Amino acid sequence: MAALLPGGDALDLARTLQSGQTFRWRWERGPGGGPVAVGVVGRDVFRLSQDGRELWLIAPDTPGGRARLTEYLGVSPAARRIPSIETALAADPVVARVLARTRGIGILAQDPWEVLVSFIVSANNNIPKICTSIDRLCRALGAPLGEGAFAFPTPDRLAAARSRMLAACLLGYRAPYVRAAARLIADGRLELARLARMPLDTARERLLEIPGVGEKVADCTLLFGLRHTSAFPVDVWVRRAVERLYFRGRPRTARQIQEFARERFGPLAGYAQQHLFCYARAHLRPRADDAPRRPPMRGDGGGARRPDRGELGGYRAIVANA
DNA sequence: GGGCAGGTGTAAT
DNA sequence: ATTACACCTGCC
Repeated sequence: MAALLPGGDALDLARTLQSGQTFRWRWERGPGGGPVAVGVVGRDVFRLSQDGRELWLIAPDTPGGRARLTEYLGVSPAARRIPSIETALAADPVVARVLARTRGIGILAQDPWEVLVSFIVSANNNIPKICTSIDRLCRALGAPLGEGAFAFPTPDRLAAARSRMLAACLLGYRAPYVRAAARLIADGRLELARLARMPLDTARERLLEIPGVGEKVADCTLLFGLRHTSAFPVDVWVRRAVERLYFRGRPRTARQIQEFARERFGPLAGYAQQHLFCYARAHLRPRADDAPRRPPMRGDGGGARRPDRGELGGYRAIVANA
């Protein structure tokens, strides 16, 4: 039997799992022919389905499994409800339009270690290859969980891995970064869990000290692994969305985009980022004038001026609706 | 086949 | 503080 997940109806499972925050879910055909999402979370191999709106846990259908999945999906009663988040975000007229295509995206409560490694691997890489690398890492160094599934490797195992093995996982030049990060954690020089309780900027600085971790990877780790919902990772898609939807297509620096997101979305910036990212991937194709990047010049019409404000600019107006 | 891909490190302005 | 450039390697 399968269990209905209370609170799962506001979550769009497919959009959430395909929103670029995790690389460990795949889709299978269920017994009835419908799509089933299969993914490893910790030591659980979860199987989920969603027909219409209702979200079902197929396995492991146990009290513990239900509790851990509820926590992971962020649909526990204690969690901020998706409807209230989306209502608040819709105070921004641009996001309000975006939401029509992206409603239901949640932010998963992932293991920060897995997120950190995954996004170090993601640098200058493509998604199919990232998935292959993560899968090979788990098969080579992760604990077997049955069903041909493997847990994500511990820092210890990864710190001790041979270069040959990391190369076989297609890590390429990122292998030394991954191993250095693993040693930091394994040696106790860096405790990721502590970063979840630190102010965003402080935690970010600590992450930036890790080899292979730049601003984008740091922000992904903060948002997807450390519950810092005001983090706003800026990749090529989010940059494209912000520049086109808020700055008339004018180039902005990463710094400007960060500042914009903080001011406009505040503690909901991470959610706004997810919606803008998914919208951009689906509806904002690359344009020739996106590149090469050029710093904004004075007198180019854009300059250093503020973005166009909606009727309700600023996050205070936005969170007031939450 | 060659450029590209959810960036980052490094060296040189 | 900013700006080029290289980079493993499978994919399209």
